[in-house]
Amino acid sequence: MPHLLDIEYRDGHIILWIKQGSKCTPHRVGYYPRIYLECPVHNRHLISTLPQVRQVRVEQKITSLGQEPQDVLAISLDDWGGVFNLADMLEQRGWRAYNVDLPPTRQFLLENGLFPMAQLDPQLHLDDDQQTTDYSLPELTTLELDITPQSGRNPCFSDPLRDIRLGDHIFEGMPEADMIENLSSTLKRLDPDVILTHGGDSFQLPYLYHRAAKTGASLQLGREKDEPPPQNKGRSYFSYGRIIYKPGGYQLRGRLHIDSQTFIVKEGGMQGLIDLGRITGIPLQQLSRLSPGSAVTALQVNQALKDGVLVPWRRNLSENFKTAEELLRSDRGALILEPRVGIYENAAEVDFTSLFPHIMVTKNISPETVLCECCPDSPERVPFIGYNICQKRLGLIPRVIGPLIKRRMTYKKMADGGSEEHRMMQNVLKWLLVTSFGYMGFNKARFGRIECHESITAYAREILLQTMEIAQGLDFDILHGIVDSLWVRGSGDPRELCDLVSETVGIPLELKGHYHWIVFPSNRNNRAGAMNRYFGLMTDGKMKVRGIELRRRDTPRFIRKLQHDMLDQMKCASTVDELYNNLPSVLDVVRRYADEILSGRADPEELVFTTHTRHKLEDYRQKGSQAAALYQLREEGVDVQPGQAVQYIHTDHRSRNFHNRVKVAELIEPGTLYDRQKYYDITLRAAESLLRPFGYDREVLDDVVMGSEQMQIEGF
DNA sequence: ATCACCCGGGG
DNA sequence: GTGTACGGGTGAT
Repeated sequence: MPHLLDIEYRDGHIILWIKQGSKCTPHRVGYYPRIYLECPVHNRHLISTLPQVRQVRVEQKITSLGQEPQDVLAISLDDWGGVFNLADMLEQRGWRAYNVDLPPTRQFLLENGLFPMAQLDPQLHLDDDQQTTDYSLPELTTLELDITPQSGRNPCFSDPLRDIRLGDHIFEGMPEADMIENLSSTLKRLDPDVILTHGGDSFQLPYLYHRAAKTGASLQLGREKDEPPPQNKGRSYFSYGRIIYKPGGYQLRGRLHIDSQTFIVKEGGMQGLIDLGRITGIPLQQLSRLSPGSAVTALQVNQALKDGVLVPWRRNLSENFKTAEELLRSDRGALILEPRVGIYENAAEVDFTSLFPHIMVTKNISPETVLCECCPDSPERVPFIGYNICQKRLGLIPRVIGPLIKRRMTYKKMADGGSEEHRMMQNVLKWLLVTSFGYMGFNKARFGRIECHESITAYAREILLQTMEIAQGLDFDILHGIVDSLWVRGSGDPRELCDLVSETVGIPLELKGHYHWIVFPSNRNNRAGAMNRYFGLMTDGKMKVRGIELRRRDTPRFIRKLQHDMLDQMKCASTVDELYNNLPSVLDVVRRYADEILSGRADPEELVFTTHTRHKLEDYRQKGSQAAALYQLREEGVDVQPGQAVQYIHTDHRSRNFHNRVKVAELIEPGTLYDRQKYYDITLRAAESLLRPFGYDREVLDDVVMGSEQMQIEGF
């Protein structure tokens, strides 16, 4: 049976790439995409005279969630090219444009009920169900592509090619142009459906196109000539509290270029990507390069369009900053307790799975249901803040999130049978659920509303408080609690607690596990409990560690290994007494690592910090390590975008010139010396993170290490 | 002391 | 195209 592999739009046509048997062929269909306009209908004749407008019709549509349908103009376009200018011009007249950022491919799929990887009948009509979790896929042929330049550490476009690997084929030891043309002809012969790269967007493909242009070789990666060679530039954007650098995507015609270094592919694999493509209706090459937040928005947009609701263009785009009042109101987040500092035996951890999504569904939280005008006297009130919630209809968000939760649960069950594919599929859905909450409070979200965000966290606070009460009723001590998790200790059975709470609250509370022992350290500066740091040994033998250095991506490998080795020693203990008895062997580990640092034997490569820059060099107001690293890289002619990582070691921390305090990893040579005093300090600090709860602070550790007889330090 | 700057998830 | 807020830590000024 044929399947829809990919879809593109150009020159007024939709091109469907249909995979049947071992062949994949393009089918062209004329198509006129549409935008909508809210304006007095007598303007339709005026608008139909505009260039590129093909037809104007009056339709009944809902322009805002929760409102009644009204007359709007549906404007069909000959071409999508100038659509933003057109929409801009129309909005400048005081009218409102809709569906402007709904690309023609998605419009076509939605109108025809199609989706990527849908099964079709021989007449190419849909023979599939978009919502099913049990579907058949075509046999896709996949080839991995790897491109290596001649230089080692810091590859750049001026380096000539060393080799090209395509599946089992290797092209090397020949002129560059021959390698590239061999690649093109081999691709044509093997005709894979998918080209898989590891970082193809960020370096390998732009580099390959550059080399092809330079040598005059003809390069074709897609099933049709890729023209013009993609030139889309990368971008930096703000997400999850940090700048993320996103390279421009290199998409092919009739063949899927999938870069494994994208979020959705990393989290869901090819199976998760296809599954998401089916339910979102976004072509796979685009989808693979989106954030989970965009994917969940797509689901909401699809549902809205099905309901006859139009999607406004550039909603809230001007509101980049919240007002002081908004900030004040929205910062009442979920509940976080201050942990009871100390070391505990026999603790249990219980978690609500997908707490926020469950709240949205069971409490009917949606932009049009919270504070709705139709039920001002609704008995359903948001705790603490008293908002009324609609009783008459189920909101858009619950209608999207409900099926998503179900779908994830289906895959989770299948994954419990050991299926890796289903594990990946449920995993990527988990991320959609997680971000569906955050989007509610995002001022640029399509269907977000701050009152929804507030309501969800208010319910979450109430539910966690309720859970604590029930736990205390069952004689549990509460050790710690974060948003949707609770750590308890007591003589009772935590399973009983989970059952009782699940029953009372209506949202499943799961027993995450028991701890032989768990440690909640205090802050480094005061005696209070640190809210996001703990580590403990679970009864299944696994160590759970949060917040300390080894969890951070900027931590050098050396420090990570130190803490891993220390924890490995602690792992031998299954009681607090044994833990204390084991401390000498933990201290031995610290001594060994400190010794290695002080003697100068440590490998500089192991000492590299990796941090992601948030600004360009000029915009750094403080001359710290990041700025120094950027400066050194610029001297080498390397341009680093905000969001890209820089790597450096401390070479002379006390130097008066900040340029000399660090050295970027790219410049490390065999003779490069690191700052021993500085790294000794860092090493002891990392050791202290794990040992302070046992009474070993920085000074004690210093004595332990320096006091040992075998220490002979040169240079001190 | 205060400000600037980084990280945080799961398996 | 793009969740925020905030706690925790380190280092510069």
